Amino acid sequence: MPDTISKEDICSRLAVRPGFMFRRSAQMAHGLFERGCRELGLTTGQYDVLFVLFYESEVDQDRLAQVLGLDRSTTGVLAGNLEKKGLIARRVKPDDRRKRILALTPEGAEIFRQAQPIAELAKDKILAPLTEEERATLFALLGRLVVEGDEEA
Amino acid sequence: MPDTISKEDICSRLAVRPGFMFRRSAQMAHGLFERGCRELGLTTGQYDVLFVLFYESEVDQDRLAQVLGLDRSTTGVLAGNLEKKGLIARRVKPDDRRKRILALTPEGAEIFRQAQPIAELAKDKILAPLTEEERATLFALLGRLVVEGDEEA
DNA sequence: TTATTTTCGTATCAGTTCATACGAATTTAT
DNA sequence: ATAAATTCGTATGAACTGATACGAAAATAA
Repeated sequence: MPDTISKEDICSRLAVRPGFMFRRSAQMAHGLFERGCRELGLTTGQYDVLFVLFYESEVDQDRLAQVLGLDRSTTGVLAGNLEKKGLIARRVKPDDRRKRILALTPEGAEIFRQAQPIAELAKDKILAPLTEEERATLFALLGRLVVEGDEEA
Repeated sequence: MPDTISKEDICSRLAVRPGFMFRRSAQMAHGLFERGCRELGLTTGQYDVLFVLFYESEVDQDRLAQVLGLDRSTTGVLAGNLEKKGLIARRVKPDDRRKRILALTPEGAEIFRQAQPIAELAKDKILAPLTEEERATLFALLGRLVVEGDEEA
């Protein structure tokens, strides 16, 4: 049954598997950002958390998990690492003591500001091969996949 | 400097960050595949290894890492896990004793055959929102990003 | 009010991923 | 032929990710 295919064809077969291409793309973005961020020592996930906290206050971990599309446990680990670094603070929400309110510390806000141009640079680098129109197309297509996938789940 | 933005805008700002969207897409593909594969207990990474080994023989770990776009250490862990499960076998290459040749065991080939329809199903599900033409566009765009990114590195 | 259910965070465990460094084997330079 | 540099796999350590299960707290049902 297995047609013996040439070695060259393996890559082209992988290139039409969505899981594979998405992983490779994410991997690239991840690597570009973190190589640019070496001095700040921020990971992409940590940057995303700071991003949300920078613009929204009174965020509890569950809300954060929803916005970022993450598991509760993953979110807990992320928040824990940022807390260890002193970039965010956690406090129990008085109204609902099950919840923990997350907030940027001054250090966290400062690091985020420093990271923003790095993120922009990584974005430019990764999207460099595409025209402005193609970038819009790409984000539109991915957006539909992600939204649809979220509704399924 | 930080414009205070509405809570609703946060998602739309995240939706134009390539790193974020790629992670979400990869995450979706990953979840869909592994939920379908629960009985087989295969992860996406493991499936990719079996995929390559199914079509190409005499693959050493370095070659595998190149094809899959993975680190040497990652590849080693992946191969180790598959070996523990008895799905692949490793042997030292006689010509060059630094290298380990990887090959599917009969069990590995069988599991791969069983996983193939599951992978197809996951692919269909994830791409369901897109027309045939849009799928082609998406893969073409991602392909250019990945190829370009590989050349950079 | 009491009992059941739901929600939120955490702990644990497994898997993926990379960086770094090390040892063994090979290749190249001298 | 010997020394230096390169290549391949591995070991270690860190971070991300999800599944599962657990305890505390809150909300709902009885």
